[in-house]
Amino acid sequence: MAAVTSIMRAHQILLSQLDTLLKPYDLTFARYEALVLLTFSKSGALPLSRIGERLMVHPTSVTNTVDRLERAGLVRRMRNPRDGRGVLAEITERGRSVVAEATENLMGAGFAMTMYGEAELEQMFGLLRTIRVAAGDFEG
Amino acid sequence: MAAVTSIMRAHQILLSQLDTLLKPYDLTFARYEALVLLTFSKSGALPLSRIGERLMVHPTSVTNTVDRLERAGLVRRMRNPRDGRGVLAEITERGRSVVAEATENLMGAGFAMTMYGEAELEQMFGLLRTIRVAAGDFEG
DNA sequence: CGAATCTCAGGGAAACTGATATAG
DNA sequence: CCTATATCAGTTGCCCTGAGATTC
Repeated sequence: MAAVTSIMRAHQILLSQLDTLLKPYDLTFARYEALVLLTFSKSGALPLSRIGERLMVHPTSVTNTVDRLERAGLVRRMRNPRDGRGVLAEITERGRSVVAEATENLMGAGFAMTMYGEAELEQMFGLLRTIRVAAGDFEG
Repeated sequence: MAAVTSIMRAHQILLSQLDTLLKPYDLTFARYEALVLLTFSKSGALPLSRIGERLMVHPTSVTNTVDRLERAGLVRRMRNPRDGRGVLAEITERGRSVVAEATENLMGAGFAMTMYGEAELEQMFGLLRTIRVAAGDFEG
């Protein structure tokens, strides 16, 4: 049970740090994560449904997140040419530059994870992977 | 950054499982954690300020949590005899039996952490401890 | 008086349920 | 007709800020 508490507390600490560091860019961690996801996609655009799957959040939460990003001009909505039911969120130029700046800021500022070595980070990732796989993360 | 995402996602998964398993007892994880903390204290009672420190939450959040627990009859408020400014939250008999049942349920039900061996759990705890210590957890 | 403890009022962000419009 | 996608309205839980009452 101490391990559970550790995860919960570590999350609490990281989220607090992340939100503080992202505040200057008017981003929450949820919005930042969505932007990063779009950055790593080939065309810079994804269906909202796909975003929800990857981030493991409810469809209505995706709608809300994309609303905020669109209002800030970091993303734009497009009809999915391959499926008229779907909507694509496409990252804008402004979105790309903001996410790049924010990421640089995270790495530069005294962010908690900088204390770890490469081996430790991999070890942590490996351990936590077990939980995620069992829950259907990694290709749900 | 993958390690950060791992922690965030693992937290998301665990919290979802925990809240589902705790729902029958009308407990959220925050309230469950407070109860467990009281269970492990010597006299079964702690000042609200102490609870806030240990759980790393804002004073107003503690007030809210204790309100809910008190309304459910799992905790009772008492004036702190040693400091007239303070209030103690004391776990009731009912509170003790509910937390015991809930804990048993967590361990019994297919809870994610049961997949790990003892060594892995300790390893995880040790790794995450670094973040917590740096943030002033463990005796802030 | 200054500091600590708690509470209340109010607000923000996230996630959910349930219902609805549209398209496959 | 049935399913999938996205949205809207409303609710809940949590954590915060700011302001206050009380006590040390």
